Amino acid sequence: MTAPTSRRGRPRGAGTDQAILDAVRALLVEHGYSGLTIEGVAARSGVAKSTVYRRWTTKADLVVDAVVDTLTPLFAAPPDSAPEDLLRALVTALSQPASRAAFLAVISEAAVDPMVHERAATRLIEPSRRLVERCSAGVDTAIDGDLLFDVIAGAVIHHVLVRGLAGDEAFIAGLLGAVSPHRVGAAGS
Amino acid sequence: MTAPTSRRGRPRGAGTDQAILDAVRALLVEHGYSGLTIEGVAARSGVAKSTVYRRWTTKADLVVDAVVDTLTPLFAAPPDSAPEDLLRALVTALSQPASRAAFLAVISEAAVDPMVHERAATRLIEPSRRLVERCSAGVDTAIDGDLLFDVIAGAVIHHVLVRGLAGDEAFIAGLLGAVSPHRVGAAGS
Amino acid sequence: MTAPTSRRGRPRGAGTDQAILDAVRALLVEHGYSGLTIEGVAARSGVAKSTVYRRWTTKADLVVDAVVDTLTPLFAAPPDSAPEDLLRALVTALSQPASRAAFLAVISEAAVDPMVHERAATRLIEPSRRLVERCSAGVDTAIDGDLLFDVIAGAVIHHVLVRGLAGDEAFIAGLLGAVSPHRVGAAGS
Amino acid sequence: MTAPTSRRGRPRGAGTDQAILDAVRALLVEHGYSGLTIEGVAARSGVAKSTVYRRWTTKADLVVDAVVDTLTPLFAAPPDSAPEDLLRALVTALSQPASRAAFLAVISEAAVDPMVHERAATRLIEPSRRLVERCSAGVDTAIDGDLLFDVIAGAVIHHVLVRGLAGDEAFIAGLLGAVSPHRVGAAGS
DNA sequence: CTATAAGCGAGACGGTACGTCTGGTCTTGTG
DNA sequence: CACAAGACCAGACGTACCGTCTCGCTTATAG
Repeated sequence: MTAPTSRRGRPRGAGTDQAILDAVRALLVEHGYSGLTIEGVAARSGVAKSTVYRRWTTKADLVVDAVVDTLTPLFAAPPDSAPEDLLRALVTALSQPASRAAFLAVISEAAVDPMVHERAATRLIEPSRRLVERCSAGVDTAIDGDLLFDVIAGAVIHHVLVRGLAGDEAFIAGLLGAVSPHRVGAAGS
Repeated sequence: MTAPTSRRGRPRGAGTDQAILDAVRALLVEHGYSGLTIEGVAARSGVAKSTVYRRWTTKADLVVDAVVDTLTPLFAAPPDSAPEDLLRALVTALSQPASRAAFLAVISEAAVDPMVHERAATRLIEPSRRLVERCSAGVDTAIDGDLLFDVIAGAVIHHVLVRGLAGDEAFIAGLLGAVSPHRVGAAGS
Repeated sequence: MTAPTSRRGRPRGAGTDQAILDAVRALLVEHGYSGLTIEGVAARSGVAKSTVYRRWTTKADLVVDAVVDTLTPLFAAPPDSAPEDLLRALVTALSQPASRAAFLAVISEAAVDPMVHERAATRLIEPSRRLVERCSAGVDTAIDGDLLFDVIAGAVIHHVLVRGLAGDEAFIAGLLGAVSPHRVGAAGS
Repeated sequence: MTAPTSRRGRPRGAGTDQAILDAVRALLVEHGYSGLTIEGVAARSGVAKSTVYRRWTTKADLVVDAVVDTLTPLFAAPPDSAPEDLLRALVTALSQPASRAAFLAVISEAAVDPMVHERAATRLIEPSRRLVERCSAGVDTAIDGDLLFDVIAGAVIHHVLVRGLAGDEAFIAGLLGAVSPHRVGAAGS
């Protein structure tokens, strides 16, 4: 995930990365970010502490990767998807318990630690933004692009992450309707 | 803040609570939630560790109280305020550096620890929600109340907390315009 | 036990001293000297911590008094007693569980703390020494007086305190025989 | 001193045990057993607290080892030594200020804590007993072996540890003479 | 076929902070 | 005044992790 994997020496264990990230997600759900320990991750994944440190330098790095790892496929939606599908992908991705804990942990740390902010911005926030932009492209709205990002991403975050509610079809349709007045079945005038 | 202050024994020091909460806010800004230590709070506020533990049982309790302590006046806007003023109060409240770190930390921990969830919900989230509700009441919108909460609170959270941007007048006006199509000078059709 | 009991104000509680010393002896047997806590003594005797501190300034003082309190009668053997009786009194005194713990604790602390040494010397060690001296006076021995003190007191200490054995009649008779060759029924030639 | 020194993992630091035991002895002399702190031992020996706890589980264990560490060479006297030499070795060993404080501390705790008693019995009392027995073997005495142990060890303890006197040649010769009436130059008839 | 290089588990190491407990002091009320 | 109650500063307790390090061993490629 990190090093360019030089050719000399014994190669890294195959499933080790996955085992570690799985452990991270499980422990995140159980104990939260501040209760997550490298020691615990190593124990849970049956790996030596040094093996974890060899692959990730920081708890924050590790957590970001753990989230990205599950989100990546969902970010890679087909290019011609309908706005509903894109939004549904985002909502579904963030609804996973592990993602929920991890995402909140990451943005919370990012507000305070520039390193985490940097990494989170490129690996988490930007892909989300692109998803929302592709959403907007298919929607007839008068709202400015930057504000639209705040409105759509914010509504999803508040609904799913902060309030912990399920992001069902009604929510998705309602949100799209709220930003696009002329949309069929929408709430606008 | 916590005990019913019985009459027996030596009474608690007068300014001690404030000294501790001040230290918490300062350290929150400097090191973030996970970097905040009770040991550090005690040292910074010139108080024995046991004195902190006597008054607050949990780091989360302490942090919630530290933030609520400064936010309360901001939440108490006059009852007949205009939506802009209410929204501005919310944005201002969340923009305080200490509040930003604390708010995110608290909702992040709340997702995992029911005790924190409980305390945060009543003391932090609910006041915010009431502010948003009073906002909605003064706005001519077609958006459903529950969704409107997600949209307004979410946009503010995303803009101010997640992206770390300043909540200036343009943002406030834009957001109100986005949810209220007929508003003068708004972005709607 | 300490203050000259002035006449002003509320008089000291009657049985309080005894309650405290009883608690000390009980706790000494249960937890030893280093495990003995003023906090624990106060709790056990149903007295406030400050009441204990008002009457004794030091844990060592308290312990010495607690032991002396029970030992005094045992040291007061009739002046014309036989050596056996005197030795038996000494052995009996040191065999009390509380005395055993306290005696060792006190001589151990005395080796390091001059204040303890002072108090222990006058109240505990000296009475023991006088008992041994009266013993020696009644024994027909060729051993020098000073060495005799080491031999008799040492043997008792080693047997009773260090090894924790009961000081029965056989031991008493054996010891007297060992230092007095011509004694009837003694072990010497 | 404790673990069977498995071969896995990073090996333990070479001089660390000695540095710790040295610190223990120094602090025992300065502050006594009850004033001895693991925290202080770690600081004094320039070692982390966890390193001390990794090697000894208990303050008592630590102190026992600190004493045994200085006594061991003296227990290993040549098998054909004269009684005087054996006794002199014992007296010299116990006369070191550190040994004095430590020995008293150990027997004092042993009277109260079975774990300490156990450890002290095997590592301290038994070797001492063997030393005294080898002493007895070279001495013509009529005193029973068990009582002889009490007399010789007791006299040494009382003279050196309790009274804090120097164990000079006169004391050694006098003690051997006291238990062996026919000895050349002895005090017996 | 031997170097050389890296991965890996294990665990020691110097640290920091934890949350608890006790010490000894002090400051209130009540008796 | 004595006393109980209890706040207060100070600091040790024993534990848990931190991130680094040193081992012995394994597994690869490169010469």
